[in-house]
Amino acid sequence: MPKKKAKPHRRSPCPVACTLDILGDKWTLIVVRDLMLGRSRFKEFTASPEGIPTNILSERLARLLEHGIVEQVPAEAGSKRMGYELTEKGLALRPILKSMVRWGLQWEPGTQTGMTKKK
Amino acid sequence: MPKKKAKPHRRSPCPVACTLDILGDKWTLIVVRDLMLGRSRFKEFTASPEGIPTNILSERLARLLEHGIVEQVPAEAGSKRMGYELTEKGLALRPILKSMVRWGLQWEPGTQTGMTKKK
DNA sequence: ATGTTTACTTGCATATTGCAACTGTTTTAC
DNA sequence: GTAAAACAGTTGCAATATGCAAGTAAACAT
Repeated sequence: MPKKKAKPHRRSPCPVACTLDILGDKWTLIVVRDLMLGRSRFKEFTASPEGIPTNILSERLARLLEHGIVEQVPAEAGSKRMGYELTEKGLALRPILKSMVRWGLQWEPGTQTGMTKKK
Repeated sequence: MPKKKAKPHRRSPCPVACTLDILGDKWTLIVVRDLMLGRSRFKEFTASPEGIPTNILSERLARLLEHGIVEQVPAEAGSKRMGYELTEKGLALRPILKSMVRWGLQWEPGTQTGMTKKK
Protein backbone atom coordinates (compact mmCIF):
# COMPACT_ATOMS: atom_id res chain seq x y z
CA MET A 1 0.00 0.00 0.00
CA PRO A 2 1.55 3.23 -1.07
CA LYS A 3 -0.86 5.43 0.83
CA LYS A 4 -3.27 5.11 3.69
CA LYS A 5 -6.81 6.14 2.96
CA ALA A 6 -7.89 9.36 4.57
CA LYS A 7 -10.36 8.95 7.37
CA PRO A 8 -13.80 9.97 6.22
CA HIS A 9 -14.91 9.85 9.81
CA ARG A 10 -17.33 12.64 10.61
CA ARG A 11 -18.74 12.29 14.08
CA SER A 12 -22.02 14.00 13.27
CA PRO A 13 -23.49 16.40 10.70
CA CYS A 14 -23.18 19.25 13.20
CA PRO A 15 -21.08 22.04 11.70
CA VAL A 16 -19.28 22.55 15.00
CA ALA A 17 -18.38 18.87 15.27
CA CYS A 18 -17.30 18.79 11.65
CA THR A 19 -15.13 21.87 12.05
CA LEU A 20 -13.53 20.28 15.09
CA ASP A 21 -12.95 17.06 13.16
CA ILE A 22 -10.70 19.15 10.92
CA LEU A 23 -9.28 21.82 13.21
CA GLY A 24 -9.87 20.42 16.67
CA ASP A 25 -6.44 20.03 18.18
CA LYS A 26 -3.75 22.08 19.84
CA TRP A 27 -1.72 22.89 16.72
CA THR A 28 -3.77 23.25 13.55
CA LEU A 29 -5.12 26.72 14.29
CA ILE A 30 -1.67 27.89 15.35
CA VAL A 31 -0.49 27.06 11.85
CA VAL A 32 -3.51 28.83 10.37
CA ARG A 33 -2.74 31.85 12.53
CA ASP A 34 0.80 31.94 11.16
CA LEU A 35 -0.53 31.66 7.62
CA MET A 36 -2.82 34.62 8.31
CA LEU A 37 0.20 36.56 9.52
CA GLY A 38 1.88 35.96 6.19
CA ARG A 39 4.13 33.02 7.02
CA SER A 40 4.43 30.47 4.30
CA ARG A 41 7.61 28.41 4.63
CA PHE A 42 8.10 25.33 6.77
CA LYS A 43 10.92 26.92 8.69
CA GLU A 44 8.85 29.97 9.50
CA PHE A 45 6.18 27.88 11.18
CA THR A 46 8.71 26.07 13.31
CA ALA A 47 10.16 29.43 14.34
CA SER A 48 6.95 30.55 16.07
CA PRO A 49 7.24 30.82 19.84
CA GLU A 50 5.03 27.79 20.48
CA GLY A 51 7.66 25.52 18.93
CA ILE A 52 5.64 23.05 16.90
CA PRO A 53 7.45 19.72 16.38
CA THR A 54 8.37 19.16 12.74
CA ASN A 55 6.53 15.86 12.39
CA ILE A 56 3.34 17.44 13.70
CA LEU A 57 3.72 20.43 11.40
CA SER A 58 4.25 18.14 8.47
CA GLU A 59 1.16 16.12 9.24
CA ARG A 60 -0.99 19.18 9.85
CA LEU A 61 0.03 20.86 6.61
CA ALA A 62 -0.82 17.65 4.77
CA ARG A 63 -4.24 17.59 6.39
CA LEU A 64 -4.89 21.24 5.60
CA LEU A 65 -3.94 20.58 1.98
CA GLU A 66 -6.23 17.57 1.91
CA HIS A 67 -9.13 19.69 3.12
CA GLY A 68 -8.43 22.51 0.68
CA ILE A 69 -7.61 25.00 3.39
CA VAL A 70 -4.08 25.65 2.16
CA GLU A 71 -2.40 25.23 -1.20
CA GLN A 72 1.20 25.08 -2.28
CA VAL A 73 2.81 27.80 -4.32
CA PRO A 74 6.43 28.38 -5.36
CA ALA A 75 8.17 29.98 -2.41
CA GLU A 76 9.81 32.48 -4.71
CA ALA A 77 9.25 33.15 -8.40
CA GLY A 78 10.91 30.37 -10.34
CA SER A 79 11.98 28.46 -7.27
CA LYS A 80 11.48 24.74 -6.88
CA ARG A 81 10.86 25.11 -3.18
CA MET A 82 7.26 25.36 -2.16
CA GLY A 83 5.51 27.54 0.34
CA TYR A 84 2.00 27.27 1.70
CA GLU A 85 -0.80 29.76 1.59
CA LEU A 86 -4.42 29.92 2.56
CA THR A 87 -7.11 29.25 0.00
CA GLU A 88 -10.42 31.08 0.08
CA LYS A 89 -11.71 28.35 2.36
CA GLY A 90 -8.74 28.91 4.64
CA LEU A 91 -9.12 32.67 4.64
CA ALA A 92 -12.73 32.12 5.66
CA LEU A 93 -11.43 30.88 9.01
CA ARG A 94 -10.51 34.44 9.96
CA PRO A 95 -13.66 35.09 12.02
CA ILE A 96 -12.91 32.02 14.11
CA LEU A 97 -9.36 33.18 14.79
CA LYS A 98 -10.54 36.70 15.48
CA SER A 99 -13.10 35.60 18.04
CA MET A 100 -10.46 33.48 19.74
CA VAL A 101 -8.13 36.47 19.92
CA ARG A 102 -10.89 38.57 21.46
CA TRP A 103 -11.83 35.92 23.98
CA GLY A 104 -8.25 35.27 24.97
CA LEU A 105 -7.45 38.94 25.41
CA GLN A 106 -10.57 39.57 27.43
CA TRP A 107 -10.60 36.50 29.67
CA GLU A 108 -7.07 35.24 29.95
CA PRO A 109 -4.82 37.70 31.72
CA GLY A 110 -1.31 37.91 30.38
CA THR A 111 -2.20 37.28 26.77
CA GLN A 112 -1.21 39.85 24.22
CA THR A 113 -0.95 40.33 20.50
CA GLY A 114 2.10 41.37 18.56
CA MET A 115 4.74 38.92 19.72
CA THR A 116 4.46 37.05 16.46
CA LYS A 117 5.73 39.77 14.21
CA LYS A 118 6.48 38.93 10.62
CA LYS A 119 10.08 39.95 11.13
CA MET B 1 -0.09 13.47 47.06
CA PRO B 2 -3.80 14.02 47.14
CA LYS B 3 -3.93 16.01 43.95
CA LYS B 4 -1.78 16.68 40.94
CA LYS B 5 -0.94 20.29 40.34
CA ALA B 6 -2.74 21.80 37.41
CA LYS B 7 -0.50 22.48 34.48
CA PRO B 8 0.24 26.17 34.24
CA HIS B 9 1.74 25.44 30.89
CA ARG B 10 0.99 28.23 28.48
CA ARG B 11 2.86 27.78 25.22
CA SER B 12 3.06 31.48 24.49
CA PRO B 13 1.31 34.72 25.43
CA CYS B 14 -0.59 34.66 22.14
CA PRO B 15 -4.33 34.75 22.83
CA VAL B 16 -4.95 32.17 20.12
CA ALA B 17 -2.40 29.77 21.59
CA CYS B 18 -3.75 30.35 25.07
CA THR B 19 -7.33 29.73 23.98
CA LEU B 20 -6.19 26.53 22.29
CA ASP B 21 -4.36 25.48 25.46
CA ILE B 22 -7.78 25.45 27.11
CA LEU B 23 -10.19 24.50 24.32
CA GLY B 24 -7.95 22.99 21.70
CA ASP B 25 -9.12 19.43 21.30
CA LYS B 26 -11.85 17.45 19.62
CA TRP B 27 -14.31 17.40 22.52
CA THR B 28 -14.24 20.50 24.70
CA LEU B 29 -16.15 22.76 22.34
CA ILE B 30 -18.70 20.03 21.71
CA VAL B 31 -19.48 20.15 25.41
CA VAL B 32 -19.62 23.94 25.31
CA ARG B 33 -21.98 23.72 22.34
CA ASP B 34 -24.28 21.46 24.34
CA LEU B 35 -24.16 23.84 27.28
CA MET B 36 -25.16 26.68 24.93
CA LEU B 37 -28.08 24.56 23.75
CA GLY B 38 -29.29 24.29 27.33
CA ARG B 39 -27.91 20.90 28.29
CA SER B 40 -26.65 20.67 31.82
CA ARG B 41 -26.63 17.08 33.09
CA PHE B 42 -23.89 14.51 32.59
CA LYS B 43 -26.27 12.13 30.88
CA GLU B 44 -27.42 14.79 28.43
CA PHE B 45 -23.89 15.37 27.20
CA THR B 46 -23.30 11.68 26.64
CA ALA B 47 -26.58 11.53 24.70
CA SER B 48 -25.33 13.89 21.97
CA PRO B 49 -24.82 12.24 18.60
CA GLU B 50 -21.03 12.48 18.75
CA GLY B 51 -20.99 10.02 21.66
CA ILE B 52 -18.36 11.44 23.99
CA PRO B 53 -16.77 8.77 26.21
CA THR B 54 -17.66 9.26 29.87
CA ASN B 55 -14.08 9.50 31.11
CA ILE B 56 -13.32 12.23 28.58
CA LEU B 57 -16.48 14.12 29.47
CA SER B 58 -15.60 13.88 33.12
CA GLU B 59 -12.13 15.23 32.55
CA ARG B 60 -13.31 18.03 30.27
CA LEU B 61 -15.96 19.23 32.69
CA ALA B 62 -13.33 19.30 35.43
CA ARG B 63 -11.06 21.40 33.24
CA LEU B 64 -13.85 23.78 32.31
CA LEU B 65 -14.67 24.20 36.00
CA GLU B 66 -11.01 24.82 36.76
CA HIS B 67 -10.89 27.58 34.15
CA GLY B 68 -14.12 29.19 35.33
CA ILE B 69 -15.94 28.47 32.10
CA VAL B 70 -18.65 26.39 33.73
CA GLU B 71 -20.02 26.21 37.24
CA GLN B 72 -22.10 23.67 39.10
CA VAL B 73 -25.65 24.34 40.15
CA PRO B 74 -28.32 22.07 41.66
CA ALA B 75 -29.88 20.18 38.77
CA GLU B 76 -33.34 20.83 40.15
CA ALA B 77 -34.43 23.02 43.03
CA GLY B 78 -33.62 21.16 46.24
CA SER B 79 -31.89 18.29 44.48
CA LYS B 80 -28.56 16.91 45.57
CA ARG B 81 -27.58 16.17 42.01
CA MET B 82 -25.62 18.83 40.25
CA GLY B 83 -25.81 20.19 36.75
CA TYR B 84 -23.37 22.33 34.87
CA GLU B 85 -23.88 25.71 33.32
CA LEU B 86 -21.82 28.33 31.57
CA THR B 87 -20.43 31.26 33.48
CA GLU B 88 -20.10 34.68 31.89
CA LYS B 89 -16.67 33.63 30.70
CA GLY B 90 -18.20 30.54 29.15
CA LEU B 91 -21.03 32.44 27.51
CA ALA B 92 -18.41 34.72 26.01
CA LEU B 93 -17.34 31.78 23.85
CA ARG B 94 -20.47 32.15 21.79
CA PRO B 95 -18.83 34.14 18.97
CA ILE B 96 -16.26 31.37 18.54
CA LEU B 97 -18.96 28.72 18.28
CA LYS B 98 -21.01 30.90 15.97
CA SER B 99 -18.16 31.45 13.56
CA MET B 100 -17.46 27.73 13.54
CA VAL B 101 -21.11 27.03 12.70
CA ARG B 102 -20.96 29.51 9.85
CA TRP B 103 -17.72 28.14 8.48
CA GLY B 104 -18.88 24.56 8.72
CA LEU B 105 -22.17 25.29 7.01
CA GLN B 106 -20.54 27.25 4.25
CA TRP B 107 -17.53 25.07 3.51
CA GLU B 108 -18.34 21.56 4.60
CA PRO B 109 -21.14 20.06 2.54
CA GLY B 110 -23.52 17.87 4.46
CA THR B 111 -23.36 19.78 7.69
CA GLN B 112 -26.58 21.10 9.13
CA THR B 113 -27.96 22.61 12.28
CA GLY B 114 -30.89 21.39 14.28
CA MET B 115 -30.05 17.73 14.84
CA THR B 116 -29.17 18.48 18.45
CA LYS B 117 -32.61 19.50 19.61
CA LYS B 118 -33.14 20.06 23.30
CA LYS B 119 -35.87 17.41 23.35
C1' DA C 1 32.32 20.79 -6.45
C1' DT C 2 31.41 21.41 -1.74
C1' DG C 3 29.02 23.00 2.23
C1' DT C 4 24.89 24.89 4.11
C1' DT C 5 20.11 25.49 4.52
C1' DT C 6 15.60 23.75 4.02
C1' DA C 7 12.05 20.49 4.32
C1' DC C 8 11.03 17.00 5.74
C1' DT C 9 11.06 11.49 7.65
C1' DT C 10 12.00 8.00 11.06
C1' DG C 11 12.26 5.77 15.53
C1' DC C 12 11.01 5.65 19.94
C1' DA C 13 9.37 7.13 24.71
C1' DT C 14 5.45 9.23 26.78
C1' DA C 15 0.78 11.08 26.97
C1' DT C 16 -3.91 11.09 25.55
C1' DT C 17 -8.07 8.61 23.77
C1' DG C 18 -11.56 5.36 23.44
C1' DC C 19 -14.01 1.42 25.14
C1' DA C 20 -16.12 -1.52 28.39
C1' DA C 21 -16.97 -2.81 32.77
C1' DC C 22 -17.63 -1.50 37.37
C1' DT C 23 -18.90 1.43 41.69
C1' DG C 24 -21.21 4.39 44.78
C1' DT C 25 -25.05 7.71 45.18
C1' DT C 26 -29.57 9.59 44.41
C1' DT C 27 -34.09 9.11 42.93
C1' DT C 28 -38.20 6.51 41.90
C1' DA C 29 -41.48 2.82 42.60
C1' DC C 30 -43.77 -0.05 45.59
C1' DG D 1 -38.98 1.85 54.53
C1' DT D 2 -37.05 -1.08 51.04
C1' DA D 3 -35.79 -2.48 46.47
C1' DA D 4 -34.89 -1.39 41.93
C1' DA D 5 -33.54 1.72 38.52
C1' DA D 6 -31.15 5.74 36.96
C1' DC D 7 -27.35 8.73 37.37
C1' DA D 8 -22.71 10.36 37.66
C1' DG D 9 -19.00 9.18 37.47
C1' DT D 10 -14.19 5.91 38.09
C1' DT D 11 -11.01 2.32 36.71
C1' DG D 12 -8.21 -0.62 33.71
C1' DC D 13 -6.39 -1.37 29.52
C1' DA D 14 -5.58 -1.35 24.40
C1' DA D 15 -5.03 1.78 20.58
C1' DT D 16 -3.67 6.14 18.92
C1' DA D 17 -1.41 10.59 18.97
C1' DT D 18 2.21 13.56 20.60
C1' DG D 19 6.88 15.20 21.47
C1' DC D 20 11.75 14.86 20.91
C1' DA D 21 16.09 13.88 18.76
C1' DA D 22 18.47 12.32 15.06
C1' DG D 23 18.86 11.38 10.28
C1' DT D 24 18.23 12.19 5.14
C1' DA D 25 17.78 14.06 0.63
C1' DA D 26 16.98 17.84 -2.40
C1' DA D 27 17.93 22.92 -3.31
C1' DC D 28 20.62 26.70 -3.05
C1' DA D 29 24.87 29.50 -2.28
C1' DT D 30 29.68 29.97 -3.06
